[in-house]
Amino acid sequence: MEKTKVGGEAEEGGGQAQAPAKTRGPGRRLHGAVAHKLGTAILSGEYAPGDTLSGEVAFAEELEISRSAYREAVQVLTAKGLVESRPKAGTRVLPRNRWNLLDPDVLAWAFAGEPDIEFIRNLFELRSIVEPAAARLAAERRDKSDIKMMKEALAAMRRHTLATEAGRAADRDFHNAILRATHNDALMALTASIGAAVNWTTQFKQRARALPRNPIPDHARVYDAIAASDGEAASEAMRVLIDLALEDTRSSIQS
Amino acid sequence: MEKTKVGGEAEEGGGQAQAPAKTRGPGRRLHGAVAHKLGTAILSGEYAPGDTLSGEVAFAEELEISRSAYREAVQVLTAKGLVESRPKAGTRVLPRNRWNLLDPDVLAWAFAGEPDIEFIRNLFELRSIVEPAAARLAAERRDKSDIKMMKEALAAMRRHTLATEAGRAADRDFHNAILRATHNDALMALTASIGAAVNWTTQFKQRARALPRNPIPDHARVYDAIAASDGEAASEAMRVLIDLALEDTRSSIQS
DNA sequence: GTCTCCTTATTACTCCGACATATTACAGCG
DNA sequence: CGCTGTAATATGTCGGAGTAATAAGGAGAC
Repeated sequence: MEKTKVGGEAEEGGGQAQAPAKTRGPGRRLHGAVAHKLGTAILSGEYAPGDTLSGEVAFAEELEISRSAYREAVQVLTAKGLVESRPKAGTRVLPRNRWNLLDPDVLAWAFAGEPDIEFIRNLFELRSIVEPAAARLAAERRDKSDIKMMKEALAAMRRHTLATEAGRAADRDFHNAILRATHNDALMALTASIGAAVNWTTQFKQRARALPRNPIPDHARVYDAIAASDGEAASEAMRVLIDLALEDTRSSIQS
Repeated sequence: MEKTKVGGEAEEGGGQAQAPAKTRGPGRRLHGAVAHKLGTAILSGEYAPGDTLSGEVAFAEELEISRSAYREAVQVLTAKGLVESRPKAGTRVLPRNRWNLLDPDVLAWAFAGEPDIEFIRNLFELRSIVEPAAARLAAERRDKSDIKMMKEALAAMRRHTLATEAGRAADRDFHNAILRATHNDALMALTASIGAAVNWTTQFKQRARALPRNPIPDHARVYDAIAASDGEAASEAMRVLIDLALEDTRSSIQS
């Protein structure tokens, strides 16, 4: 492993200019950047479960940061269940079933590099379980602000297409608005996971078909059912939406 | 707020004896204990969203720990989305929708003090959405080791009753085994959440009814269906199990 | 009088070096 | 050959010093 710095070039000896290369210049905190680096390394399989990291002093020196910053980064990873450190034994990567895969940061790290098809399929399955039920609850409990949020997200989807990042963000917003409309904190905590699933299925759809089917009608049906407080219809419409998404991605993801 | 120490008495000046009062003497790491303390304080509402904690130096001194330990504890809370700290602004508690409520530690902190009925109801709802679907998938994908795990958990449930902690642990193990049998990492990540829901519904059942209904037959039906690879029956049996649990807890939880 | 820009003060962030503690591994002993 | 005690090692904790970033307040221009 070569020594790759985390922060923008620090230039220990020479000039200062360095135009921090905003890629990672101290806009984010240093330990956050290190956590990101280590997190992606672990999620990408660079460090396998059971592997033990180099000692604190060695690793901190290799990253050219202080031991404090390194330790704080490791605490973050520990908090997310990725690693565990004990005196004398060192810091080792935990088995995958201990990882908090639904943690927003962990999800981001998982998709930082090349995405794992199998994991995306798992997320999609979670989505197909949760979202229809969420749509039903949303139809029963939504208030005006929920409707407003969904309406705006739908409008944004129409304006931009799913080909743009803004459009995909609107797509995520729409699905998040549904989760929020359930007024269930535990379900809302799944926004990151569902969002990731939505995002990547869309990504694959774009990749697979040159001229994708227009997704607006499907979403509009869900919106109408929720606005009409028709739980059964909302659940069914969401089920259809997901089935169609599955259809479109089947070639890439072969469920 | 009076100054409550986290670690066992440190006795800066005087004698050393101190018999660490194993309540929290350095068996757990210090920053872990501090994180636990702050986490429960936030989850219990002692610090409301938007509140800003005292500065690092002040708070660390109040807890009688070093700033390093305090900072590492805060990093843990930050990693779980409970707080956010910025220079000059201090460390403030984030709004509830930013919390990773499905994180195992956060769940533990949420139930450390008096449990929030509303949140338990939310978790129960999540459970009623996920578990039937999980049972169906488990029936389709389970292998021998999955069956074995479920069988052992069921046997343990029979031996101890749900009145004992061992029995409740076996109950959790049974439900966890079903999630594992789905062979879906994203669903497995819900073990902590589902487990908490299972645990607390059982707790409430015990509290409400002097002579609770025997829960074994319900679980056995789920087990049989999964062992028989009958997805539809497994889903239905799980639905019934949850409905009965809901019935038993309705008086306490009034869903 | 209102707005923008800049200065300033506060706070978190980073670094350093030392000591304490826990745990593993080895060696000596029964 | 198994057990026990000892020593080595890596993490954990500590205290202080200096840096960097941000929010708030003040000066200036329109």
